[in-house]
Amino acid sequence: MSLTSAATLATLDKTGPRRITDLAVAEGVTQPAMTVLVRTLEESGLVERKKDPSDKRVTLVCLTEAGASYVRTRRQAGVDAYARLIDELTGDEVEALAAALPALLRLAELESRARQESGR
Amino acid sequence: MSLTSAATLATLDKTGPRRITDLAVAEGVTQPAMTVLVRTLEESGLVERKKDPSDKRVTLVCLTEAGASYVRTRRQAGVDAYARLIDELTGDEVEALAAALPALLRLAELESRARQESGR
DNA sequence: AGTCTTATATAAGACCTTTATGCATCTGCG
DNA sequence: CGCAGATGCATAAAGGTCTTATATAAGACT
Repeated sequence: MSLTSAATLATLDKTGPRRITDLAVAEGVTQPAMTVLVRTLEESGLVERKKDPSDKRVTLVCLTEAGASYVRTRRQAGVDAYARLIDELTGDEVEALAAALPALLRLAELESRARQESGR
Repeated sequence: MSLTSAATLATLDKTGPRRITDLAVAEGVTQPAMTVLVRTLEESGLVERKKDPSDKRVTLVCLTEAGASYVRTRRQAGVDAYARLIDELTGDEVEALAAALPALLRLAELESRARQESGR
């Protein structure tokens, strides 16, 4: 599974159904690339297309139950992997990490904002 | 410039000349992929091949002056970008980050070790 | 010398991306 | 109302980077 595919599924999970162009912008790829990517996800049964009744041009991409389950499984695997790593740190180190979490979150948000402003 | 190319240049800068197979393992790609990648870097003038006199099968890949300069420029750009972001944090947040740095370094090292053990 | 292993190169194909383009639908203005 | 331009998506062609399979050359060991 490509990085972009995984990120797209995560985005759908976070924000609900989106149109193709939206997803392309969100993941920083072109619209044709997202069209192809959505097709492969659809063929894998992880998403489905729905027509927007208010604008017949747009197709809304929705997570299927299988897709949502895939995202949860993947996320849990990541959480577990990091939990195992953090288990090997000392108590002081874990405390320092916990204390830095708000700053790290802010930094991540600033970085994603900066990346959007500068083109990708 | 591909992610793998940049990582390869950084590795060469950190550890000095390396053989193709070494680089492939270090970057987690196959040897033919690294052969092609080194050729493009060579054509760009960023690295050069040298023959190992003690084993005529191996070709040692070395950073050229242009390659070293490229790595430095790229690194400085990254440092500057993060400096700008950190400038927007509060004093407390910066302190928390600084206090967490040793733990983050340990975590990164554990993670890279885990990744090597598990295949990539 | 003969055989196995190691280091690199080459070739063919898969996958993901981009630009260019086409078609359908919507929107706004005369 | 009707048509011109804008918008949303799909398709096609081409490029880049990767993989597997295979070839070639050199070292190592009996």
